[in-house]
Order: sequence, then C-alpha cells, then structure tokens
Amino acid sequence: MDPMSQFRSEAKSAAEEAFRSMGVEAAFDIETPSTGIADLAIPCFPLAKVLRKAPVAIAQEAAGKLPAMKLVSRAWAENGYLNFNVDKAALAASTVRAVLGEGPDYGRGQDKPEKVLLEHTSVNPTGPIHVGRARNPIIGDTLARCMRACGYDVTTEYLVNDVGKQVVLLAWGLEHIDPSEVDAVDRDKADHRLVPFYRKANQMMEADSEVAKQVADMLVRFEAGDAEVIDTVRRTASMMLDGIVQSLKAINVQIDRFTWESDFIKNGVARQVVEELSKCAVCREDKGALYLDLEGCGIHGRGTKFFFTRSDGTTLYTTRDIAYHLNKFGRADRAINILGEDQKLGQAQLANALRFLGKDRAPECIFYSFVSLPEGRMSTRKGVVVYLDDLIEEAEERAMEEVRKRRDDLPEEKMKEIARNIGRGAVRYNIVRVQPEKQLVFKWEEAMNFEGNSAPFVQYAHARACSILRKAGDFDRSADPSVLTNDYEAKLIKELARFPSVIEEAGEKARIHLLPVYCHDVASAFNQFYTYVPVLKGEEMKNARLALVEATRIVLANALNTLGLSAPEEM
RNA sequence: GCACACGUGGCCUAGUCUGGAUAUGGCAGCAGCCUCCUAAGCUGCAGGUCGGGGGUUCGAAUCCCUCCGUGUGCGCCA
Repeated sequence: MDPMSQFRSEAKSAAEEAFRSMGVEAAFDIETPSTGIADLAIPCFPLAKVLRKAPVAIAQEAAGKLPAMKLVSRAWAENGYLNFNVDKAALAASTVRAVLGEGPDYGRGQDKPEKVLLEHTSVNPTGPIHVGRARNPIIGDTLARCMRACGYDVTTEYLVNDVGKQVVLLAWGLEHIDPSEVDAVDRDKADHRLVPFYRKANQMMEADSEVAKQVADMLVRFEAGDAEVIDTVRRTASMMLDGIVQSLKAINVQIDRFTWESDFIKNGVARQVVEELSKCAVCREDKGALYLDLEGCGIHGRGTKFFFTRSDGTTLYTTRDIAYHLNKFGRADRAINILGEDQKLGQAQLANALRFLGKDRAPECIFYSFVSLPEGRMSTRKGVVVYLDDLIEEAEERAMEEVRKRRDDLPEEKMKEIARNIGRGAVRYNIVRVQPEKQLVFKWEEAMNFEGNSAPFVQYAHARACSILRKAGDFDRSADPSVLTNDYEAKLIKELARFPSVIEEAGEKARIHLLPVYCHDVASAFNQFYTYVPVLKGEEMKNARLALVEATRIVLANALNTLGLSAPEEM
C-alpha cells in the first residue's frame, strides 16, 4: 500500500473540482516538489493557454474554489502553483500503520503477470571478472531485485560463452602446458589459477605456428559439432565460471540459470537461424560468407553489413545470440539485457535480424559505460587491471580497520562478519549510485567511501534503530502514531511514505540509482531524528516513537535488501 | 571520418525521459557538537558561466542546431 496515494487523490479531485468550476476539464500534473516548499503541487502553467489567464491568477482563483478537504491541512497558491500540505497526523498514522502492518512486504507492488528474463554479466570465461565489467552483475542483480519488488516474476540468466577462439585456446593450454611451466598466482581460486595458462598459450600460439595450427584444428572440430572437443572446452569454461560465480556470490549476486552458447550449435538452432536468415530479401553473399544488408535500418558505417556466417559456413557470435533470443522469447514475456556499451551495434543488428525473422519482439537493453582506471582503460594483458576480488578484499580489510577502531568490545568473528557486510555493501552501493551510462573512473577512495552517501551510512542508521529497539524490549505497538508531528518526525515519516513510489519507479523505469539516493534520504532523516528526539526517554511519546523507529528499521531493511545489501543489527 | 553516449562548485553526483518555484546530495576544506538511545553521526560556513555558442518558449540544466572535450563502436572476434 502506498500511504501517499489517498492524499494525492484527495488533492487531485479537489483541484479537478476547482478547475471545473472555472470552466476547464483539462488534465494536469500533480507533482512532489523537490525543494520542500509543499508536499504536493500542481503547476498551473499548462492551463494558461486554455483559460487565457496568467498562471499566477489561475492558481490564485483555483485556491479560492477548492472544496473542504480532510487529508490536506493547507492549500495555497504561490508563483503559479497550486500547493498542498498533507495533514501531518493523518500521514503519520497511515504510514506507520502501513509499514508495521506489511513489514517486509511494505513497498512491494502488486504481482504482475509478466515473466521477465534478465540476462546479465555473461562475461567470457577466460579470466577473473575485473572492475571494468563489475558494473554488469551489480546493475543486473539490483534491477532484478527492484523488479521483483515491483511484483514481477524475474529469472536472471548468464550466457556462458564457451564457443570461439579464446576459450578453445585456453582449453588447449590446459591440456598441453605443464603446470610447472607457468607463473604462480597469489590467489587460490580457479579463475585466477587459469590466467597464466591463458597468457602462456597466447604467447605459444604467436611464437609457434604448429601450436596455432593445433588450435585452429580444434576450433574447426568444435564448429563441426565434435562432441569430444565441445566437452573439453565446456569443462574449461566451467572451471573458470566456478571462480567467477564465487566472486559474484561474495557480492550477493545470484544467477538463477546458466545457458551455454555451445548448446545452440549442438541442438542445431544456430543452423536453423542461418537457414531462415539466408531466405531474407536483404541477405547477400561475399566470398561464401552470408550477411544481411542493413542499409537504412538505422545503422551506419560498415556495420550495415551484418555477417551471420563465415565463408566456411560456421556461425558467428551474434548468430548464436539470435538463437538464444528466440529461445528466451519462448520462455518469458520480457527479455532484458545488461550490456557494456561496446555491444550497441551488435544489439542493433540483432534487433534487425529478429525483425527479419518475423519477430515483433526485441530485448530491452541497458548499456553501461566502462569503468576505467586513472591510468586508462583496463587490460588484463597489459596488467592495467583491478579484479573484483581485489576490490572486495580491500573493501573488507578497510572495513575491518574501522570496525576494530570502534568495536573492540566484540569478538573477532563478529567483527569480521560486520566488516564483510560493510565492505561488500560499499562495493555494490558505490557502483549502483551512479547512472549506468555515466563514464566511471575507478578510484580507491571513492570505491571505499564509508561515510556520507555510502552503504555504511545507511547500514549504520539501521543498526542504530535496532539498538534502540533492542533496549526498548517489548512495547505497545497500538500507540497512536498521529502524535508524531514534530519537524523531525514529520520529515522522517514523509520519507517512509515515499518508499512504494521509489520502488515502482526504480523497477518500472529501470532507474535503480534512485534507490541509493532514497536510502541516503531515509538514513539522513533518521539520523537527525535520532540526534534531536529522545525515544526511550520520550515519556508519553515513547511508544509512538518506538513504532516510528521500528517502521524506519523496516523500510531501511527493505531498501537495503532491494539493493542486495545486508541490514546489520549492530556495527 | 561516420554513428551512439556522456560533460552540473577542487572531486563525485541528483535533477534531463515528462521544460516551470531559490539546481540535489556527498567527498575534500573551514568552524562547532559526545555527563544523554552507537560521533561510520549532527549543526553551521564557504564553494556554481549546469562544457562553449546559437535557437525554440511567457519560461531551458532539461527540447533543437552547432562547436569543443571524453568514452564506445564501425572484425567473416566474442
């Protein structure tokens, strides 16, 4: 339930009545001013043309014609706006009761019939995930959580690229290179352990034409559907994937299902795509290789020639991706992809190909810009790289230092647990904080931000609320919340009342960065309340305030959970 | 070169979709606040040509054009 909706609808119907008496039936917006001038506002500027009057005069006249309202405490005209303040006591009562009544479900939307398949991460299993790509799982997992909170049935999926030269080369390396010949790695984790084999195999292939021939041969057998080669390569990819999945688990990213790209070669669907596409009117041939001429399809440059086979007839990555999308469409009503901005052309080609195959559906894509380092673009080969594992480890270590500083009363294990929650949370928070399309330069001091607009700030507010509730013990939850009307209480309640609409916008419009902002606003309002309003020593206000503290605790926990962060009870 | 995206105080960022009230927060800086529910907190101060220019509009950070800067793409790679 959205505690604000009743206030909104009362203001709206009152304004409708006022405008009707002035002779207009026109639709109008009702907004929530960010400046805090009013709780709700109707800009009268769009009505100026219809009424042929100045907005200021319209607002003035409408304000005089508003009927009596029960939930609005004040309505007035100002600068061409018709402003409303909601009744503080009424909002307090409906908000606190809604939050306490719904608990973990407060903020959730109605269940939606659509089944959503959200593909994210899908990084090539040729090395550990680095922070340049780390935006992908974090955005994907957070969006999945937001959409679930909105009421969608969401499945997250990872497409494992176990096809192509890169993985084949790695598989070759594991079979032919003696472990004693490669450099040791400092991290005992499958994905990191395989890196030196990959590097060495790359060097050997460049230096030795015999190696290059063996790899090429393996690739041909793979493309021909040789089950033995496919299995070898898949086993290699699988080892790498284990390590990647471990890293994802560390930051609480859950993948529901893995799809293996080689399956589309094995089951012949990629082949069927080739056959269907080759019947298209825009299909052309160049030295045996087939392509779609996408001239005039909104694509520029050489990308208008979308090749879907090589001259030897084998398929290309996007061809298999088309097969994958046909498969997705059979399983879900909506397909959402989280992709790096380098995939834009490929996705445009894919969308066109799907159209030529007679599908009126296309995946909804969210593209993110790459994270670079101050010294430039990340590159595993050049050694200019920060792995996600490094980031997580460093974050936990720095969090541990902070915990040690303030909580040396706790046992070591408890301190570690808190540090884990804080460090990992900070990593996620600092990435979803900024919109996906913004370029990001990775800086340790920003990624490790533990104060201000950060995960620990929000988690700390939650821990503080828990601490009060712990000390309070049992209390009277039926106390009337309408007494909560001082400035700090009112401000906090307004924030709590906003949660359902924030969830809705974050999930429906894929604007997940609104959630960290919201968390910060709630935590900040609570910290002010905490500083100036006594709860346990609140005398006759004690029970009502405890109910507000509990409501805040619930909202913070729900919001943190939607961000994939833990809500620690102490820190 | 062509295409797509991004540019908001020293640094990071909201607001841009859907034009509207004094442009949101944070970091760093300065000055305060712990006999009182956890100071990872609170309060105050200082800091802005919303990349530049032009246009549309009663009104532009927001829409259009142009220029500049940054990123990405323009493989029979994945």
